[in-house]
Amino acid sequence: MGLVERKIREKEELKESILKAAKRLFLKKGFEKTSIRNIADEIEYSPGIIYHYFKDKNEVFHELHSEGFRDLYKRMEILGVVADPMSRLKAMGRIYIQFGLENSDMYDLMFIIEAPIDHVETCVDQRWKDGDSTFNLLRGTVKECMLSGHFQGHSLEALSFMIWATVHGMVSLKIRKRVNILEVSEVENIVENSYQSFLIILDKL
Amino acid sequence: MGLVERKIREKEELKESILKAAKRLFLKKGFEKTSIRNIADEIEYSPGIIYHYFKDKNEVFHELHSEGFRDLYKRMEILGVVADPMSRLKAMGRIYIQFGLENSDMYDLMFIIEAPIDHVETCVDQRWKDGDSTFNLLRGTVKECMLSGHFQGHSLEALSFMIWATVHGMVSLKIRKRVNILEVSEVENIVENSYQSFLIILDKL
DNA sequence: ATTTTATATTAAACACTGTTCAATTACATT
DNA sequence: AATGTAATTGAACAGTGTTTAATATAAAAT
Repeated sequence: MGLVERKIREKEELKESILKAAKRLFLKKGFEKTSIRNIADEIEYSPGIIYHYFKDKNEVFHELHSEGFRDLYKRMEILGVVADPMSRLKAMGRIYIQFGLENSDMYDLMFIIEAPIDHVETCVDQRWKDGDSTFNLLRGTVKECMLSGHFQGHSLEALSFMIWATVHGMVSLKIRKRVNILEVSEVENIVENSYQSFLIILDKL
Repeated sequence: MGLVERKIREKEELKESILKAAKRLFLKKGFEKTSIRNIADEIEYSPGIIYHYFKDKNEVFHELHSEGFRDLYKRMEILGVVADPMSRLKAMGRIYIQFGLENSDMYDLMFIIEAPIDHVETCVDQRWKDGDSTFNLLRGTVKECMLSGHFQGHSLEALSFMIWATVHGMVSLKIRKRVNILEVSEVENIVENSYQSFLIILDKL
């Protein structure tokens, strides 16, 4: 009779509003400093209610975590139009870095923070579902590069990981403020310049 | 008359014992889960005493942070005996990765965690003194490589950072458990295999 | 030797945190 | 209208970093 459906919808709406409030606060204050009580205040409910919709704080942020991956995936997906795999690979790195630096809090949640991954760890297939599809885009592109003669002598998995690690390293060192040891004049554009170095290398392979 | 000296020494001793207790607990439980009260319990003093010797929790762990850098520097320093800069560079990466994976909690403190760097940020010269000397070893080695004809077309600072970012990326993705997206069979030795890929690349430059 | 001064140390409090749970309110079904 | 069920609350628990007034301790000065 539609009543049950309305109930379910309303329940879904509250869950959604928790998530929205969590995201709002999280992007403003970061993961650690966003408390359950903060979220509850934001939606004008009592703190306990959050535990009716989520197992714990990690589960709340795991949803945002997933959202971040969908966002990153979309940005990467667009590059499907780039036919040349090497050009595509280079563009992927750019987009990854741009995503990381522009959405540093979200990047934190996705690739640096310890917390929400504990939840992911106990997943069914022991894998990391959210990141999987995005990494597949990288893996696939690297494979295409190899098929067209590049990267001889390399293992697909190891090389893909190395490329990921390189851009992740740049972004995370920048985000976590470990770039201050560099020449002051270089700090500003170090990630960009450093990625340039990486591109030069890729071209030689 | 030596009395003042003894007092100072005793003060120094308590400070040292706080640090030792902090390190013991930190290596067992990690930064976040080591509380001021835990440290106080360990040395059988009241929690307040720690604030007489340190500004705050960050300052306590900043000392360990510095200790970690001295350790890493020592390991790197040994490689001074390696005459060929390219061989030295390759060995530096190995040692860095080994250090990171074997002392993952210390590595966390030094290169990933947000906390104790806030303290470092407000340093006199705006720089990151602890990491500076270690990065200089890398920078120097890369420079030597360039002087002997390698890495043509690269900027010293950008390339040095790229190399650092690559190994840091590998270590930090491993430590923060983001390697589960990889082929299960590859996960175990991914950092090693991936570094192999990196070495192949270095050789071609 | 006793009092003064300075310092080291403590215990308690403050304002938080994530989480749990019995009690209460709201609401659909009988 | 009464019943049963699900949503929601508010208080409590055990913890956190940090501050501070009071106290114990030891050194210096009288």
